[in-house]
Amino acid sequence: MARKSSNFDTELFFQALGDKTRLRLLNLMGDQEICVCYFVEILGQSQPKVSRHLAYLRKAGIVDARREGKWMHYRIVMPSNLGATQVLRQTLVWLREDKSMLADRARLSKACCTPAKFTALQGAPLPTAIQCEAC
Amino acid sequence: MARKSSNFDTELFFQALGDKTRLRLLNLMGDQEICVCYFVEILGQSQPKVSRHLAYLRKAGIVDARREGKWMHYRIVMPSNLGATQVLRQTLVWLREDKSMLADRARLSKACCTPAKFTALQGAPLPTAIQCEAC
DNA sequence: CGAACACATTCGTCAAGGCGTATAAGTTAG
DNA sequence: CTAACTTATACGCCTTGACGAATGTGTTCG
Repeated sequence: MARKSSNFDTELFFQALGDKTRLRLLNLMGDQEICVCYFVEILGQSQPKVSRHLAYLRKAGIVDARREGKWMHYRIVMPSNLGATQVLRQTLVWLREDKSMLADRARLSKACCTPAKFTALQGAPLPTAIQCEAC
Repeated sequence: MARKSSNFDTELFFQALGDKTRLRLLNLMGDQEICVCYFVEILGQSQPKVSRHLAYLRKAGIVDARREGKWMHYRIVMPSNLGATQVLRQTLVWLREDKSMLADRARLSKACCTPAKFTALQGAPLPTAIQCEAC
C-alpha cells in the first residue's frame, strides 16, 4: 500500500539525500534497475555498507527493490508526495552534471559492456534498460 | 567572498533541509528578510533553538544575515552551486503548498499587520518586502 | 539434505547534531 | 560607565546514524 501524501516524512526524505554514498547510488540507478553487486563493484564499498544505504533510501520512499533469484534489483521510485517528486527529479538532474557522478556512470557503463573483466560480476544480471551502443 | 561551486558541500546542503524547524524558517523567509524575534514569535520556539538552526542554514550557504542595530535580519541566498539553487527553488515551491507551512505564513502576516498584539515584537523591525494589503 | 552464493541485519563503537539551560557577545539608551 | 535588550554560543545530555566486522536470511544447485 502506498503511503498517503499527508504521512510523507519530509525530514527523512532530505536526510536520505544528505549522504554522499546514497547520492552516488541514486545517480547510478537513474532510470535503470540495478543489481546490488554492481553497486558494490562500482562504488568500491563494502557490501554491508551499500546494503544499509539502500535500506535507508527504501525507508525514505525513494527506491524500491525486486528480488530475482539470488539477486536484488533496486530502482528509483518517485515518492508519494508530489513536491518530493519534483525535488528528487531536480536533484537527479543536478547529479547528472557532477563530475564524480559522471565518472561513476562511466564505470557502470564499462562494467556492463565487459562484465567478464569484473570477477565479482560473473553471472550477475545486467542493469535493465541500459542503452550501450558499444556492446 | 563566494565559495567556489567545486567546494560546495552537497551533503551539508541536504542535511540542512532535513529538519522541520529549518524548513519552517526557510518557508517564513521566502523572498523576505526577517528579524530573528519574528521567527521566535511565529514558531513558538526558544530563541537559542531558532538561532542555532539559523546558524546551521548559514553554514550550509542557504541563508545570510545582516545586522541592523540590535536586530539580525535573515534572508535566503541562492547557493553558489547552480544545481543546489534549482533544488532549493523547487523545495520552496513545495513548502508553499504545505498546509502547516501555509499556517506559519498566515501567522507571520498577522504579526506584521498587528505587531502591537505581540508583546515580544514591540519596536522590532518589520520584515521587508512584505505585501500586506490589509495593513 | 548441505554447500555456495547474494544480500540483509546485528553488534559495538564513535561522531554529528538536537535540545534546554546558562552564559557570552554585540548594540543602544540613559 | 551601566543597564537593558537582541542574538549567539557553550555546556551537558541524549538520540540518530555511519562504519567495520560478524552473523543471519533467502535462494540455487548438486
